Amino acid sequence: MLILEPCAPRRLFNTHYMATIYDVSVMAGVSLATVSRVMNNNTKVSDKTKQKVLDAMKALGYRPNTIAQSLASNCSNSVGVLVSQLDGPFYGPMMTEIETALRTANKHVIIAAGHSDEKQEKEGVEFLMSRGCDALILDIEAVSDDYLIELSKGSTPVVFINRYIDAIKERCVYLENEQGGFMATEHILSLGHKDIAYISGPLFKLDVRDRLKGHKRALQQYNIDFDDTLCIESDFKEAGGCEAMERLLSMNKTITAVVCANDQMASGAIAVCLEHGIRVPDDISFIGYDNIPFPQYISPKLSTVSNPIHEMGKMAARWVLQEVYNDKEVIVESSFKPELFIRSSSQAISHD
Amino acid sequence: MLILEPCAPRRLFNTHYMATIYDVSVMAGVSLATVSRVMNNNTKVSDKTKQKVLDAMKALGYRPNTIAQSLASNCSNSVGVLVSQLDGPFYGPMMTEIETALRTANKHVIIAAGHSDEKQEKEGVEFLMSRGCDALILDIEAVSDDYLIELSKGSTPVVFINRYIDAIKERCVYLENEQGGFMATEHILSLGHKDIAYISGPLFKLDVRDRLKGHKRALQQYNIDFDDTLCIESDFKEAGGCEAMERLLSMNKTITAVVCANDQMASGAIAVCLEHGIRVPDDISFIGYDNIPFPQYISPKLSTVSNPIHEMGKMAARWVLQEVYNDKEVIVESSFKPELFIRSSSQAISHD
DNA sequence: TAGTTTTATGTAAGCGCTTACATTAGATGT
DNA sequence: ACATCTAATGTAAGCGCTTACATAAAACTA
Repeated sequence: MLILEPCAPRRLFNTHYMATIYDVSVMAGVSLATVSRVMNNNTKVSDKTKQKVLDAMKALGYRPNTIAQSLASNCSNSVGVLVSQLDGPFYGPMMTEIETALRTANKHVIIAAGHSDEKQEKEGVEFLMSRGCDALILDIEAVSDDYLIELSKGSTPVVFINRYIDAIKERCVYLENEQGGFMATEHILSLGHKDIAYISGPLFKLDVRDRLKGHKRALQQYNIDFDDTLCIESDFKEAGGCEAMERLLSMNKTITAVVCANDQMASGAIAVCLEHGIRVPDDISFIGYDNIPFPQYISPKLSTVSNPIHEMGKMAARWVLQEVYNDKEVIVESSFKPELFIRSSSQAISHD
Repeated sequence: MLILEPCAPRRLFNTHYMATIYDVSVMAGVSLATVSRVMNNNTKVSDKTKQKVLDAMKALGYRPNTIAQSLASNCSNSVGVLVSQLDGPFYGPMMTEIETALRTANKHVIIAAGHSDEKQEKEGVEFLMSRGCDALILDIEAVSDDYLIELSKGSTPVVFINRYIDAIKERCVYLENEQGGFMATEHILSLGHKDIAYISGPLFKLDVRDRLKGHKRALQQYNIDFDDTLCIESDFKEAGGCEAMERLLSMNKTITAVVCANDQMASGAIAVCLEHGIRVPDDISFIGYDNIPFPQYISPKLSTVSNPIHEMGKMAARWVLQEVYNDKEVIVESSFKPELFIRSSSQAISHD
């Protein structure tokens, strides 16, 4: 495990000689230190000297070797991002925000995927740490709270997205999922629905359990019993939603509304209904969760609850900028509130 | 531009002291070189010594400092990936494959986004190069062919996804877009449609032009004139598809089929039709392009042409493994053929 | 003007590794 | 037992930077 693969020699028919700081210093007629100073801009250098150095840099097409900079300064200017999956409608927007925020500050983003597997997630963390990341942004779900608490005691600053752990709450950027779950179901209840099915995500995930908890709280508030048989655990994917809906339909129970733990499953479930000739929302109302772009452009447009994942990515990046790179300007918020988006997949129950 | 931001000192209340190769060598009672040898596994070390070293490593919780390794070996074990956007249904799957392939070989992935802007794309390249990437995987569209040809003469190996440049074709991993465009339209034509609209992507992109070219070739083969007014340039997004469809409908021309340059626009366009009470495919048939997951789960299921972007990502990663890291085992394919997926959004024209 | 402070620049010691080359120990031959 | 060769290990010079400290030059002070 510690044995690394041999690093293949780079067979470089190197046309472009890479100028080093030494070349610049010779050309400018100054010392290495002075060149370094003008690069880092942190020590006074006379204007005249600075200009000589800049000219030499330009003439040589000099680019600092960031590897060497990292080694010498013990700061790699890179931030590791570990997420569960790289694909899906989530991590793209999140990565976009992270990359934008960090690159603006001249930091690099190194990515890894944990695939919702404890071993892989831990490996990913190790991987990023040994790469000398100055900080880690983690959006993972298979490892334990204790592991993360332990991790956050280490020397590499870590921030967590989509996870709330009380002991380290100042490092958590999260959505209030219970509240979102409540809002979604409350919307459906407020429309008069009483026969409500629930398509859940994988229950080993905390956010999934929170959404379900919110759902139950809403039901309780309306004095409606939670029917366990109408609650199906699925996988957050479209196909899973299809399957779950088929199961629900085959039960031959009265269902006037389906609350789904995410938009992807909702979309699959709706497609199944339409194929069966069931009208949405006339026969069955639907509400999703996450407010991903796609279902806003299908018919019927999906009602949902927002999950501002990109905002959370941005916040995590800001946290890093603030905590690690001493950026004073940023403002970091850690808790995000879901918002209800009522579109055309849900309507008041028709008492025919 | 060369002036870098100061690298903030890392304020480390460093609990965990990071053992170095020196500590290991002392503990094992051997020289630095020997420790390095057992790490790199490239020079014979006696079993006895090797065991002593491994024991010391384990006892100290040693992790090699990859930054130092990179500097000393001139090999960073990291590959830069620059794409246009990080979000959207494309880059996720592509990144997933790249990350998986490279991490299996113990390489790192550093990402950057170019946002389809020439300046940003060039900056991204510079950024990744100065980060000491051993190779670059580029999926960008705003820079010129000449720039890329020049780039590929440099010392950092580069491979291009989604782009075909004859002069450097051995470094291009691409989809035969003209052929795909042809297939999509030919499918529609074979169903008897004659009044066909086309919703195109941004025409500054080569792949978009190729798809359109294929469309025209198919029309020609069926002796149907290409109607310029029925061809709308849009932006590859759902909302763009909606807008384009509204424009088409407002023309009050006969349209029995719409060929879309991607699935996202097709989905938007279909949603607009359904809202207008136009039946799909009964009144208008649709075909998309890309075969992204989502439209397979809406009603009607979208007919489309595949764009195996994840396969292309995997191939690009393999190319790097082969060319840069001397992996002999991999097989690299560079040209991908689109495939037709007939689902329920297209049907034979009804002569009512 | 000599003495003192300030400012600009240079010197050189690392950062934690790799690797060419030098050295030593062990094996082999006579 | 002694020279010869091979295999295992050690020595030390970097990789391209940063930065504490030393020094020289310039600007004050009295």
